[in-house]
Amino acid sequence: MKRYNPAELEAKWQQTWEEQKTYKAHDDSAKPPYYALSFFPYPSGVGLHLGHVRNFSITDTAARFKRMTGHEVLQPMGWDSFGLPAENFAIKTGVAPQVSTKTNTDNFREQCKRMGFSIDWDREFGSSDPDYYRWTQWFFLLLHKRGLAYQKESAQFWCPVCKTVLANEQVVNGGYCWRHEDTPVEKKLLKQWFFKITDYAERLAADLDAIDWPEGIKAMQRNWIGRSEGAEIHFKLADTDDTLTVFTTRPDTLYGVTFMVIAPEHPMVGTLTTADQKQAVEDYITASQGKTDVDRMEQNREKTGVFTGAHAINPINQERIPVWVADYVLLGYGTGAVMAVPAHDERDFAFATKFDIDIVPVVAQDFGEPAKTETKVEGVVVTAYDPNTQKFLSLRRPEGQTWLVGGSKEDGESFEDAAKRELAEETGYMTVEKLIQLGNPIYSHYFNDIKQSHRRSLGYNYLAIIDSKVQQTAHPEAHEDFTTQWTTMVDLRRQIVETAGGVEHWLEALARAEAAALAYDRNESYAPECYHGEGSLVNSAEHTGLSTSEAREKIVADLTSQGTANERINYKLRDWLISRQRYWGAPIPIIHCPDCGAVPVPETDLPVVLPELKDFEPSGDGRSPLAKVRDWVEVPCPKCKGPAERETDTMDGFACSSWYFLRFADPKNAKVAFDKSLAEQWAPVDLYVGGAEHAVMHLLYARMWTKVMYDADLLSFDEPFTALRNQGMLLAADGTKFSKSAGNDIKPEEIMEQGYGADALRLIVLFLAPFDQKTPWSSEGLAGCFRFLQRVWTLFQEYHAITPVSDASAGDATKAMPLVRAQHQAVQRVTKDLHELGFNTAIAALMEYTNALYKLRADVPMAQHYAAWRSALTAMAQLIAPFAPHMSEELWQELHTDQTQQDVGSVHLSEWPVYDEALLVSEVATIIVQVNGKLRATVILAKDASESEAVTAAMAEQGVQNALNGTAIKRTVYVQGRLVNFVI
RNA sequence: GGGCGAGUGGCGGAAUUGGUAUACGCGACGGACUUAAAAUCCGUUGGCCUUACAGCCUUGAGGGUUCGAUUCCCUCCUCGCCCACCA
Repeated sequence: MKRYNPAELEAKWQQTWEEQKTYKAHDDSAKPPYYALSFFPYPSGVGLHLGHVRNFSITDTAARFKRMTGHEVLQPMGWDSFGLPAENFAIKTGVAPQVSTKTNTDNFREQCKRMGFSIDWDREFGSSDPDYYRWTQWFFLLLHKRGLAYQKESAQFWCPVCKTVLANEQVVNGGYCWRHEDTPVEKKLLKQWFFKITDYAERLAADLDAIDWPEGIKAMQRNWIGRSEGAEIHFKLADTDDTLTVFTTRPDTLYGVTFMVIAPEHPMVGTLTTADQKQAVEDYITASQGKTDVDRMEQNREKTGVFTGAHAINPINQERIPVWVADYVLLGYGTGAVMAVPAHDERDFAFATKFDIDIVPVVAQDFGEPAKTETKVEGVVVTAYDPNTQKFLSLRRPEGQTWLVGGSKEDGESFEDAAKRELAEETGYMTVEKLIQLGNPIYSHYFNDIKQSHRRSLGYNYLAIIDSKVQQTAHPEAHEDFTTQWTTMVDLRRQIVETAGGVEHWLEALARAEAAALAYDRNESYAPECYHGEGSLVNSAEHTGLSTSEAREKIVADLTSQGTANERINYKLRDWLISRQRYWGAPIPIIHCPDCGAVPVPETDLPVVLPELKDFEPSGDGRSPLAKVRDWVEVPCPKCKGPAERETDTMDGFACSSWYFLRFADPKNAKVAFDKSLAEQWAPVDLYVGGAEHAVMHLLYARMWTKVMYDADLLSFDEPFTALRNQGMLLAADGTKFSKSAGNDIKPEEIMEQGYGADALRLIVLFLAPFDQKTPWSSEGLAGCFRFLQRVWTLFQEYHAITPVSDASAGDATKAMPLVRAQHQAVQRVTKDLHELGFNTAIAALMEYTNALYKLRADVPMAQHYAAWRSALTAMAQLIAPFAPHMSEELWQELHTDQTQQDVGSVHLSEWPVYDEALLVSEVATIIVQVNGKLRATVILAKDASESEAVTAAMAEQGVQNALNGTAIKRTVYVQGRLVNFVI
């Protein structure tokens, strides 16, 4: 018997596949194409890690399944080989990035081959190959031509360690460099190149709906794009002709504006500040400029700011409102100025509270259902509280209904007076120690039975602190038949819920009363929450009573007709800064001429080749090391031929990875970046697999570039990745992250050296958990997978060692039925799971199939049922092929040489096995028997047994009889072929 | 604060048009083989109670719908990830 020796057989088949180009993707194939791709790996010096193995195993298993189910599969591999680590390595060791990149990619390629991934290696390239970045530069020029690449001088994020500027997407955790998350970024004023991704904001947000991506990634992109609908409102400044424009999503709260705030960097700060306030404002601006973003965040969001002395005129009611400067308003978003509505915005509320600015509520939350025509009333609800007993006062009818104290406000009376009057009239308590208003007014909508009309009541809630021992007056409102009661809040709330209908505004009143009472007990003042939800308008002149959504439209429409507002959609997304002051990247193909300005390098002069350098060290002066290469920098201007200089910054590596998936369709083309028809034949990518960390970087940029190419008619689709899947992180066995410093790092090659082989490793990374879930590594699990492979191997060896008995005695096919059924069930389960990328359950099904075959050897001996076993094992070799490609190939070839068939072809190009529905089910069914839904017995019946047969069989079971215990059966539920349930 | 996701044995996890909860693997225990061990093969393995038979409980907690709920609905708790002064 042959021993399972993965090291030997894996090497053998890897070599054969390479020689025979088994995994070549044929451009001229008639089969439907399938493009499976893993994220562009960065070829680091440490080589493949287990995360790569998991990533590539997912993609490869899916690719292999598609290949066997009739698709022409393209699974390419290439290297995202530009980038800082190679350059930093060069600085440290003096080894040129060109050299270390070659070493590293050679290593990666070798390791991928040892894992047996079914990659078409003829299409390999790296982003640092001049043949590739030539076209990256060409795309830069395309964007430039289309007005999508531009230069701008502005304050940009600068990493003091990388010594380069960064894109917004590369600043993480509120102000740290994405490469080393303990370095706060700084701001530096530099002239930089940008790609105008903001032009695509709308499409990037909208088109997310149509692609099959994880919801979490889509949500992150939507959040990053940050689309919000609202309006720009133009506030005239008092005593000048200037206008201050703000962006707001809540124009409905315009009557509640009590101040305005502009960002410290706002260009109008200087002009609008009055002489009196000039010094204070300048001091404030100086102080805020000294803060990094991290500082701003760490100061616990304590609001700071200074009054500018200026006033603006609210266009809706001509009120004069003070203008402040404060750093909680960001220059980069909206217009860099806001209208502050402290009653309905938490930040404005905090600011107004700190600086003692008016807070005017203009939105009241609605309780109950608004009716079409309502009689408008105003009223109060008063909850009295006795701090000595900690009980609350309410009214109770003889029939048990519980009411809160309250009523309508009378003409000329204030809400507070109404509250005291109602309390006295209804309860007889005349002395109120303290009356506390409970937050913003609310609207309650209800039907008044007596008056037979719908009411809309604008109401304030109050907490009255009273002493229950102070005697009530003789009798409260004699005509009413209720009595007063003091109860705990818990009891009161329960009574209200149980005895009154439509009481949501009362429950709100109680919630506020409870909070205020608690604050009173603690000697604190009641701080109502700032209400930022929907509702209806109050204190809003002719707009009062409109719902907030109606008011948003009405107010903007009214102001627009006066020219003081316009609708506006705003985005958080900023343009993509692509300049990098580093060496190891694609040079930006621009020549700066003193006369002609920034002139594109003519396409015929591409690529602008990166010169080989000895000294890579970035100076930190805001220029890349390339600036020192004078004979490279100094070139004639392509336009006027006068002396000019090359742009010395290189492109962000994310530019290189924004189109590589298209180059794989036509990797050798020297005339164009890719042939349109070839690109469209393969792309968009059918399955794209990688980690979630690129959610708003690569995955957003690549979408933008694809849309640019669509607009330029280079492609006829505008989304690059039809289906995206994220693999979860593989953790160390203790649940922590794998890390070299923690010493818990496991390298794929160690596992190979231990003799497990690539197949067992591929199995365990897929078997541990669903592929998109993070999961701890398990060395024992790896051993288990190896054991499983060995069991499969042994089964085949036993089969090959068997001498089949003569045809005459073989015969009895019905005896082999369990074997046939096991085979068809396995085919069905593995096929279904693979369609859904359910790798872990597919492997479990293969294990169960193997276990079943081991057991069946006794009842269905191989010698007597040689053909049935051959069929079962053939299916096994194929089903296991996407997971354990080497072993399956060996077993497949053995099965066929066994019959002296010549050149059966690779198992990986064989046709996926099919199953027969009719052979899946056995002719008997196990029926579960329940009593009141609890399992009491199982009975085995013919699968088409009738209800009466099933009931009879079920009743005969001892367990059922015990449970019934003579009780009469009220009802019997029967599900054909599945269960009987007796209800007693 | 906002968004997304998840809570099932000792561990990784399986099962949802509602129908035997704990598949598969790991670990543990027992047995066979062996001078012995490893490897391999065959069993057992959610908890409580019990000599046993039987019985009871169990999918984060509590309610609801249903003949029947891990699956559907409500309330709550815990954890993870991402974003966060975005007007």
